[in-house]
Amino acid sequence: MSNLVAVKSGKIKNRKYHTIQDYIRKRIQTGKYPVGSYLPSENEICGQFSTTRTTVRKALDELLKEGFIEKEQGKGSKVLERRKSLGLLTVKGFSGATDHEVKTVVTDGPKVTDWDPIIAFALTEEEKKSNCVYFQRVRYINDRPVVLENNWYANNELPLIDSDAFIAGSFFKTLSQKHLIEVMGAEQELKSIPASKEVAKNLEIQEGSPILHISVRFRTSKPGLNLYGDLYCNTTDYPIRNSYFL
Amino acid sequence: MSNLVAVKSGKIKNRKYHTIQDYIRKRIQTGKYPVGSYLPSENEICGQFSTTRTTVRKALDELLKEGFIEKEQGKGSKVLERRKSLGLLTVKGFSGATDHEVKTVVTDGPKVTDWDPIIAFALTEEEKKSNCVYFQRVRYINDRPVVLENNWYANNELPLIDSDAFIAGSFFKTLSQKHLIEVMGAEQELKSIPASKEVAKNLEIQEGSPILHISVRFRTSKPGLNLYGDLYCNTTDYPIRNSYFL
DNA sequence: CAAAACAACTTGTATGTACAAGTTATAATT
DNA sequence: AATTATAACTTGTACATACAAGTTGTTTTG
Repeated sequence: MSNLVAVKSGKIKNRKYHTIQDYIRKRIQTGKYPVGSYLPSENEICGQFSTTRTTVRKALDELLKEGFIEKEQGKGSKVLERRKSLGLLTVKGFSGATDHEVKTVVTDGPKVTDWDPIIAFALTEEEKKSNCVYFQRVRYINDRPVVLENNWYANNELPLIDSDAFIAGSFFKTLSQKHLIEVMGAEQELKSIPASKEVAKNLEIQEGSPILHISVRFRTSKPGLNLYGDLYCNTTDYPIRNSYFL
Repeated sequence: MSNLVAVKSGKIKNRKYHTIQDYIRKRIQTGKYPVGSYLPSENEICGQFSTTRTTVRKALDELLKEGFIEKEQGKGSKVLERRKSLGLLTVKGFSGATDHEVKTVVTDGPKVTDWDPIIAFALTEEEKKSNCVYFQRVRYINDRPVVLENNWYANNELPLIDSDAFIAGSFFKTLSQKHLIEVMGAEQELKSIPASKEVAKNLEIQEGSPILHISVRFRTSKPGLNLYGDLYCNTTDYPIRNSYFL
């Protein structure tokens, strides 16, 4: 993300609060402001950037909206663990409870292949021109397979990231911390389907039993880069939960 | 919503930007600022409330976050059609496309009954003490039933609203325009299940075919008032779509 | 008459200041 | 020693001002 803004007149404008916002975001992403710690006070940041609290507060307000920090009156701005949860990624028993542990196993890839026609979204022209990186994962709860997940992204937008390099097994964390790329939103399509033979085998359930199929496209802060997902969830034993605010 | 804020010291504090925010929100909800129209300019509002642009802009910023308005530099603040869509309420073919028309038929109620144990969320103590208002609806696309929807809310928090009074067939619109109550968020639980005999009959599909079951709790701006939903969706022919931003 | 310049409006960014409200550690009091 | 007051910090609200940037209608200019 850049602090330079193209204005309609064709000029390039530097917004001071963008500069501050980008600086702090980068330090959070790279761990220089660790999770749980407090940012320097608004007045300290004023000093660092020779500006006023109004401008600093505008920058912090944006980071608040982006989900990087929370503010506590009288105390300061605290760095949050992760961005606001996106998508239907919360499996019941996972959020809050620590007695259930989610393990992720990469079962295929990452490797360069052609796009899979199963993807439920229309690819952009740029994406069609490129081939893609594919990998498959299975999520386990209590040592039982619950979600089978296929993922793709355009090979020309991002280098192949080896699964060994996944930070704490998370592709999104790797994107944020190593590439400073954030997920900005998602579109999803949900269908209830009978389990195919292959899905049934992977999730250790009976063929034909009802499965929740989710097709996702994640939009990122890197223009042109989308992440596509194709998920098969055993919701009979582990319902999917999510919540919305505001 | 009130412009009075209980501060930790026990006192009640009046925030000027809350006063302005509440005033404008109410005028939007009651149609005095019609959808598509522009609010008075920031400077005009300053005059009405004897304050400065900083304070007015803070109020408008909140209304922006709440999804009531959008701002256009050089033009003004425009009143939006509805709040940001919440929940998994977008059926494919509905959003954008006008060739599919969604018809809603109230098939039961509204009537006062006891709570149904099928509700997937824990009721509050207040809710348990009260009985509830129940109504059932079926949503049609192209004259085919696609969603069977059961709804409940605590009878002591809101009077029974007759289905004839649903504004444009929408319960939420009625809540907003007649009662100034807004949906603030939702929690959902998703399961893929085989269609029961009753669901199959209502959705005109085969018994046992895969159905998406959604349990929802909508939180509202009226403290203590939740709306509970229990939805059965034929996603085979009409997948559910939704999207997230930021 | 058509294009360019201008004026008058809108929202966006930024500076500077002041005080209120909440937190925390320390000092004074009981 | 436990409680209370205080001081020094934090973020929250609000005022007043100035100019930049975008939109729109009017006036001037070629």
